[in-house]
Amino acid sequence: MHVHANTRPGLEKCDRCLIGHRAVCGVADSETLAELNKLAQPRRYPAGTTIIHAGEPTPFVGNVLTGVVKLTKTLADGRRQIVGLLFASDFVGRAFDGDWPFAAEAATDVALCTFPRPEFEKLLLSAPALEHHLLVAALDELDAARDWMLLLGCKTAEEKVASFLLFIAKRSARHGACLEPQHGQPQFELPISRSDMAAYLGTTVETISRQITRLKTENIIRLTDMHHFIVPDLGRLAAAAGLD
Amino acid sequence: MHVHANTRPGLEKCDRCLIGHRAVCGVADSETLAELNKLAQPRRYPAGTTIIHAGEPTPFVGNVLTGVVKLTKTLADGRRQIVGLLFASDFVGRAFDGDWPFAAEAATDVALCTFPRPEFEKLLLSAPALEHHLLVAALDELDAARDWMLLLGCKTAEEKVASFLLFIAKRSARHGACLEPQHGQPQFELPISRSDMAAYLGTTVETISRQITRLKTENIIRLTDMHHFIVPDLGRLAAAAGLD
DNA sequence: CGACATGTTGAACCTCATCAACCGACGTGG
DNA sequence: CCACGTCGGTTGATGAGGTTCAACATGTCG
Repeated sequence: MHVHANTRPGLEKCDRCLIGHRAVCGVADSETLAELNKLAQPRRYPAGTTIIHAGEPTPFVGNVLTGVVKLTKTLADGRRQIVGLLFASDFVGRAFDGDWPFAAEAATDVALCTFPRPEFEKLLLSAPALEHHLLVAALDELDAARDWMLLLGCKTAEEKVASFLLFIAKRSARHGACLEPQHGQPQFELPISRSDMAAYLGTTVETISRQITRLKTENIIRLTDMHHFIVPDLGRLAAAAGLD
Repeated sequence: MHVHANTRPGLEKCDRCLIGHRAVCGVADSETLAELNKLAQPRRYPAGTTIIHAGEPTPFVGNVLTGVVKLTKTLADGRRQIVGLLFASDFVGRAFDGDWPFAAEAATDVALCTFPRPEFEKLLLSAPALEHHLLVAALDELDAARDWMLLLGCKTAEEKVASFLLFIAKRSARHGACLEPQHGQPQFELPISRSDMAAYLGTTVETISRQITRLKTENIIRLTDMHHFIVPDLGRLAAAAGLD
């Protein structure tokens, strides 16, 4: 059987998939990959829409192809915290035993490559390499969550904002996603709104705005437009973020 | 070969282990269990000592037998955040690919049942059930970490303290660890110091103290001594914690 | 063009961190 | 035995950082 028999239109075929080597599929043997390919189903979400509601078992799992997904928790009175951001190749949804205790929303326009949860779980049992990949991914996410606990519990507003910008910058560099250099400096994209930044950093839009202008006046960053910034000296940004 | 040949004095034999059914060993088949038993090595740490230092690969992994382990992250200037608490049967250390990015310290006197990391990892490859258990455990810890992000990012000081007490109460109930009832109410143990509570909740000892007395004057809790409390009405405590 | 979303800036208020004094328990040594 | 220091915890006074409320600017879309 041909491996790509069931690929849907609109979704890159697995062998052309831009994120395949980073996603779960990257560790699947050819047989498992064929199986995954049969199950794969693309989904698209405009910015602002909900992907998975809180409290229900997740209907599907999958990988982010493009865009940014935010995981949010909300208190009874409406206070809201973003507890995770998922980028291209990150895994969405929880396999096994799980109510999904938070909402997943599209922070930008989002494309996913999804698999029905029951079938995916069945496949996991016969493919330890997949499960191993998920374990490592979960441990990495756990580390990231704990870094964020340090930020939320200890850091000042300026350090929080600087930490976020540093996080974006490092991540972009790692993924080769910096835009064309301006004046010799690489340019990074702020993929989410100020209010999402505030919800992620445990603060308010006003504080975000003030601290960004402060970092500007300190010449630690420069904004080319609302959603792109330049970092002349990553060391100074790291210092502003509270790292030694 | 007899399964308990290598059990060290001072450590319960696996088949008598109090936490076995909850720990990794609980899901091992008899062959794997025999292997684990050979590798098992008990360790004890007095309160306040460091179990694993930050930044180095963990020399061993294992389960908490008794006591409480705190995972801490520290900023360059000394600000400190507890990013996780581990209780009996919780898993300590990171298998695979990992620098351990935080310190593990004994918050109380602690007893561990440990396995050398390389051997444990080897065993994992041949025992998918073990790895599956670790995945589920990691996902649960991730959920807990995210709950804590909501707490650190959104909640007021009183809600933080109430949330912590509720967390302890629920956990104790689930593990049947409530002490003898006083005046018909179950009594819960506060296993850690105020300063550890502060580091866990992203606040200060003074605030912890004030909020505890406030909860007392509101009759939401009662203290029998410094480290034991009673909750007349769990619903009111939950409300004080910000849950509807 | 007006309506709306998104972001910035200003002023007032408030929660909580900080600094300090104090208390009781405990252990040590004279 | 008591004096002493230390440690963990409580309480009080003060001030700063950040939230809140409000006005304003900008950009986008019908």
